[in-house]
Amino acid sequence: MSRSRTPSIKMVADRAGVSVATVSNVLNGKPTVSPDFARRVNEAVRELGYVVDLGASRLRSRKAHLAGVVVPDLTNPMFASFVSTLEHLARLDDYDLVVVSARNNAEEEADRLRKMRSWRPAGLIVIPCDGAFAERLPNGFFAPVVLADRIPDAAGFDLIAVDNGPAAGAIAAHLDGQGYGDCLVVGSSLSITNVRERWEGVRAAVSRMHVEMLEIGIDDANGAQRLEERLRRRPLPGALFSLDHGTTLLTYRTMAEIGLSVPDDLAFASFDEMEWMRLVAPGITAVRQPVEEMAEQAWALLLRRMTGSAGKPVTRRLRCAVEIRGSTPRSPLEEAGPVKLGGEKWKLQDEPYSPE
Amino acid sequence: MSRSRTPSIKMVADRAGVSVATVSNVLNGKPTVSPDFARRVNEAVRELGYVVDLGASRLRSRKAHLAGVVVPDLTNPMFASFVSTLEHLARLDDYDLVVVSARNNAEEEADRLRKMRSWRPAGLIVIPCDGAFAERLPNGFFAPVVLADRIPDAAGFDLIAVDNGPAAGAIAAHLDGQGYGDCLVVGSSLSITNVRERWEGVRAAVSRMHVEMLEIGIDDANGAQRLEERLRRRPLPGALFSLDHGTTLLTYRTMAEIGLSVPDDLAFASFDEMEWMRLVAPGITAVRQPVEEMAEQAWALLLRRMTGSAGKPVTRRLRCAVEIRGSTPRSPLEEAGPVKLGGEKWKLQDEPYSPE
DNA sequence: AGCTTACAATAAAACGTTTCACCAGAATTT
DNA sequence: AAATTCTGGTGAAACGTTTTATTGTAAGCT
Repeated sequence: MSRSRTPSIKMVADRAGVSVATVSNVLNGKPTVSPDFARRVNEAVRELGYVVDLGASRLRSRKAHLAGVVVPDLTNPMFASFVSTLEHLARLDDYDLVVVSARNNAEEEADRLRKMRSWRPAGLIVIPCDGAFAERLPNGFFAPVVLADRIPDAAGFDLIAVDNGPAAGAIAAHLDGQGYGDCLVVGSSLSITNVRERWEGVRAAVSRMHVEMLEIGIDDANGAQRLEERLRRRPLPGALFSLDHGTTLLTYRTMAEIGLSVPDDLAFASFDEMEWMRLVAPGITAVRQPVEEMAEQAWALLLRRMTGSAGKPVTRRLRCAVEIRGSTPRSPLEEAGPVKLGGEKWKLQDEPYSPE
Repeated sequence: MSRSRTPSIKMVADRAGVSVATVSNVLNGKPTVSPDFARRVNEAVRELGYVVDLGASRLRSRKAHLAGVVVPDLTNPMFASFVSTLEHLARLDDYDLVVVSARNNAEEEADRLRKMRSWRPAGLIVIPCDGAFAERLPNGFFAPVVLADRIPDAAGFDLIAVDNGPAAGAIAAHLDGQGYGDCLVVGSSLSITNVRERWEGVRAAVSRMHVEMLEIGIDDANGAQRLEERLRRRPLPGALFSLDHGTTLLTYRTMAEIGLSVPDDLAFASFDEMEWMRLVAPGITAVRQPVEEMAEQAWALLLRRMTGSAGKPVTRRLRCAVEIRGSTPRSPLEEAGPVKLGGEKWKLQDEPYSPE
């Protein structure tokens, strides 16, 4: 009747009539245990519903089998997907994951990183809030760190990111090829390396089309206002290309609010594909980032580091895919009839670009 | 030069010239320690960059300050948002969270729940995969469990969910009031309690309009096919109401694929609002579930349970909001001119319905 | 039979922390 | 001045494991 506490290895040992060490040996699959004893132990484990205490186990064995994951925002579908994939992969390798979100806040990220140390993870995968990540990493951090997606200002980190320049360039070249005379490129801030690389990719790719950059900041009401003002001014640019997730949402909403129709009034393309972009009509042309692959590579790299592989920091850039859809019709002069969904896939290159 | 290991409380004690117990006392804010000693300890802590080992701390103190969270799918924005809010709240109460996703798989959920026990959490918040959750909870589970969102078949659980019936009824009444003659209601499966409650809410709310239910299953290619077949048949229903997240995505895509336009060909409404529904034109009429509030209530309840509050299981139903947008125009016979974004909010009732 | 090897099981130490019981000295009371 | 209480600090035990060293026993060899 009295709520007996959660069963410990000691209780299992007593019940099975063996020593604590034997139970541990059975549970950890040590070969030096007779079938008879193993059976008795397993039986006791089942009867008591015993499961190991990870804290105690890790404390003694000094094998962590635990990795930390820090992302800027779980509600961003891309990061959610990243985490979900990581979780799956880690499980396959028998690792546990501690996941925290920085809620788009650099200070909170710093705090989370500090707190992370208390878990004594064997390694860390971080998508940093911004480029200044290095300053927030607790000094004397002991475990290997693999960065993903966002590019840090400081060198010296393992990094798995995407091929921003060429991917953005492909979109720009596509728009250029469609005959648009000018393109408004919108991004949160060029101080974010990802955005800067994309903008540079655009400039490098266009030959004829005129491009113009507009930075609207993060949560910068002023910037949003500037965007709206630009979109109300005439003449409109022929096309609009937004370079990051938040900007895309804001831009798309603003266009709808002031009654601009895509693609009749202007063409629209986005870096960072979202689910709805293939649902709406017309579909939105977008750069699809290889989130799953990014998670796979990040995990594989971290696993190598955790199991002792030293060596210079690795940077790997993954190839994005470009989905051409109805928001940037093949020829803006032709009829804008019903656009078929799905669009065609345009592969950038056969092999991912990897500067190392 | 030799990579000294990560600092322990022992090293801090040595450095500060005090005992281990004193360091612990300082770190845990015990009042019985002189300012001088406290200063020395804090200095040593800072110099060494010491942070406590949570595993060891929890092991000894037997205070967990740790809660587990199990959700069916992190890539579902609603659940991601749920987790993100929980994480924030837990932090305010100085709790850590271990978050795992079941990846929409009941077996994986069972596995995750088993594994969860190893963490020795003080409590658990679970959004179950399906109604059969009770069977998957490891028997003799020790810690309090609060369920959220999905309603279990078995009674006896604390539960925070939404007011499915009235919310779905409000949509149905709205459609009815617009003069649509018939409405096709689509959901994954009536064996899911949420979906069943919504369907029953629809039936209870309509007076004139004819309603018809179509179950398309989860990952049921056959079901998707039946949906497409129905949407190709004439006459079309005047309106379509989809009852859950997956179904909404599938339905919306199917409509676009076969060239049906909303709301010209048929009106469309959805349970489970998503971000893009207010971005697209026309906006999608949808039931918005109070995710943040659900997380708040779940956390508050779990916290009470974890700190020893006994008592009968509590069920609380939270009020949803209904966002009427352009996909279900006020009068389908009037001109379907430019629809203003945002829509109006229709509050169901002033006070949340709470059967307890 | 004696001697070594191999095997199966165990007792005890260790992991890093918190807590408990205790102690020396100072401060207060008698 | 002796007796008591308070104060700030400490050694050691304990938490639930894994691991190491050790034991006892059976088997294999001359």
